[in-house]
Amino acid sequence: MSRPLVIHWFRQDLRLADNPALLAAANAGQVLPLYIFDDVDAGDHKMGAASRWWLHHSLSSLNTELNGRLQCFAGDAREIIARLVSQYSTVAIYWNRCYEPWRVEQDREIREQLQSLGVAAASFNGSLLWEPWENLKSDGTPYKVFTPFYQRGCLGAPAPRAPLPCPPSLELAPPNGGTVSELQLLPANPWHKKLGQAWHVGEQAAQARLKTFVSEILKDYETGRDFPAQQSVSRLSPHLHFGEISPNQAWHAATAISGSNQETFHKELAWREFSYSLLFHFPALPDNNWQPKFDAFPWRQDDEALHRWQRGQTGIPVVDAGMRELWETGYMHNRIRMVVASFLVKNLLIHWREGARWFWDCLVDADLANNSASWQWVAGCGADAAPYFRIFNPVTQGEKFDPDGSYTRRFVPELASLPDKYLFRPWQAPADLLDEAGVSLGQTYPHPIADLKASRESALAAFKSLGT
DNA sequence: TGAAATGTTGGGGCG
DNA sequence: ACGCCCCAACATTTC
Repeated sequence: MSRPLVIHWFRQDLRLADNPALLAAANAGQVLPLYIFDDVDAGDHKMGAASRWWLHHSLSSLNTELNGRLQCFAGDAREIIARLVSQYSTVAIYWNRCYEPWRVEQDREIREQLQSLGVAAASFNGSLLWEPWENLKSDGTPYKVFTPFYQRGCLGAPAPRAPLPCPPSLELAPPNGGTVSELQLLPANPWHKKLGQAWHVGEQAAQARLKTFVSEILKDYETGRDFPAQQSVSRLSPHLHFGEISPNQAWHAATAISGSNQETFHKELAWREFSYSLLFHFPALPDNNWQPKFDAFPWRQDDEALHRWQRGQTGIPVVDAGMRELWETGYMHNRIRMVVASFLVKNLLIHWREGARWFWDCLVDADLANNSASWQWVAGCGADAAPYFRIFNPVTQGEKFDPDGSYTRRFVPELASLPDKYLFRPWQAPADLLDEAGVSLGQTYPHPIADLKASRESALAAFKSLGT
């Protein structure tokens, strides 16, 4: 007498622990673990190359934990699910919700489809601490400012549920085709070699990182996170994005630490919630200015400058260090993300969407809500955004937050021999010092593509043209 | 989760 | 001793 067959549809929840839908499925019957690589409706936001690399390894790791039983397919989720439920005598399908606008719409269609087929569908919250439709102001509208969102919305709500256990017993359906490698997520040319040196992928690795973060790093988090040469940040973002770890696990692990560092980390998780709330309530967030008055902003088209920014050849050392960190590791330290974004949007006057698009392709933690909300935040057109006149000076930022230059020297090795004093502004270094350091501007390292003072002033003028 | 310009203050050098 | 200037160092304001 076999138990009923239930599909667990893995999406951005590639883990066994604290997985509400998987736990429910395991209680309901024999589980067919399913993953569908589906970009069909993603439009301009099809999964980027670095994310695909991560996904490949994350699925491989999950498949191992599932004793090789994970079934993977590529294509339209509506069709694949319809096929599977007719192929098997499935009684139910369970999943954890996603929040990309196109996925929300697709889920609605799949629910209708399943209903007409007489198959039960049940979705759960496995990715957020609070649902965007529950965390609202008292008048029923979504928060537009972070601080009240956090203070009243998050802290005023019931505490996030404690993490759930792994399914105590997981009876898996026999394998029936659909391997991870058939998804062909890895690129043909092996540019991704360096990613493997920078990351350990999968649920076990995510748990290990959380443990290290909480026990060794969190105590200095509030101040340490400003210094990109230290690894005093959580580096949990790709694990969170793919759901190798849940925000509940991160939130509760941090509560064991007392004081302001815990609060600071909780706030970062709340920024993630804020971004998801913005995306849910303003589905155009990835494409349109959240503040319409920015629609008239005089952005510049400059393909040469954009290309130099992408490749870390702007001639501004801190900017180039960040862009090269991104290229080499699929990641960039958060403070440096703000610096390079400010430089693109404010010094080069290139549209934030170009920056978002590049990050989308290069980041292993590319996340539609976080990426869209954060670019709009930097550009000044977002919700509770940095004021447009807050323009980072990459020289000052380097001197303040990379005082011994070790971050900049690591990723811009051709400047490694320059003394600290000129490392962040080689264009001002005396000729003999450059000679001595083996630097030849325009030859071994570019001249700066923008004058920081002059471009700052034109940015302020452009902003002024929008009126108030 | 800025930076630059402008304003204020106070110590020290010096006539 | 005193006033004056200079200029850090810090505070405020403006963009």
